[in-house]
Amino acid sequence: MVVETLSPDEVDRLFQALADATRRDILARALTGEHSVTALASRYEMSFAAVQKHVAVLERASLVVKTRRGREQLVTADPDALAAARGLLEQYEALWRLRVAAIDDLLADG
Amino acid sequence: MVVETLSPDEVDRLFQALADATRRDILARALTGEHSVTALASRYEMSFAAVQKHVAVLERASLVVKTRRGREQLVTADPDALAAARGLLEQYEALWRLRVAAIDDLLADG
DNA sequence: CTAACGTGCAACCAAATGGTTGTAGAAACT
DNA sequence: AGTTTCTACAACCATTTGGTTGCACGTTAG
Repeated sequence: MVVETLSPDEVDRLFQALADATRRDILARALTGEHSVTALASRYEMSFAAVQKHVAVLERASLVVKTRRGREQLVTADPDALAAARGLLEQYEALWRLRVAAIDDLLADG
Repeated sequence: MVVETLSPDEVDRLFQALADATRRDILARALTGEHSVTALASRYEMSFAAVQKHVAVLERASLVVKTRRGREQLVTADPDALAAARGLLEQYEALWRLRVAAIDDLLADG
């Protein structure tokens, strides 16, 4: 899929979803394989409902997708959103390089 | 400076700080030049105190640094934290590539 | 010296977050 | 058919977040 242009709200949800250690751990598991919500929940010292909410946050951020297999719901990562986030940070770094270049020019001219 | 290893809490603060459009805008300005807190505040439709809090959040995430110049406080970006965040996302993408490679191997062997 | 400016901080408020327990429905096993 | 498993969701609670106003303090300008 092509890299989409994200609205500010989507970027908010993206970084918000990444701002929690449990969710980053769930994301890492979802990146390496398919796991049901219960399988994921068994890994953490919190209730099933809490893990379910974390998965929902990752889903709203488009970082993971759920697909039904019988009575369980398989959570898998969508690397596109991840790439979008990385792309945003690269844009910020490009801004920084612009500034450094401008300062260099000033020093060279002076 | 060398890329540091970040604690989970530091990563939380990093992504949390990036999860707000106003803060991302402040960061973009801080990346391209030095601005006092009042100068930044004049750009947004909210109180000075609100902008001051946003700058404090960016500061706790090590994304910006404040340096005194007379009675004003100049906000400048620290690109190291930005690079750290991008590096983290690259690690997640590396996980994804591992998974893709494993699936490819399965298909090749089968 | 006095006034104005830039900042920091506390108190307060509404809304969102991260957790809990409990209930209920759909799918699967016996 | 009945029971268990997996998931979803509501209600509730404490804490955090994002905003406000007001006040105090150091620094600069007149």
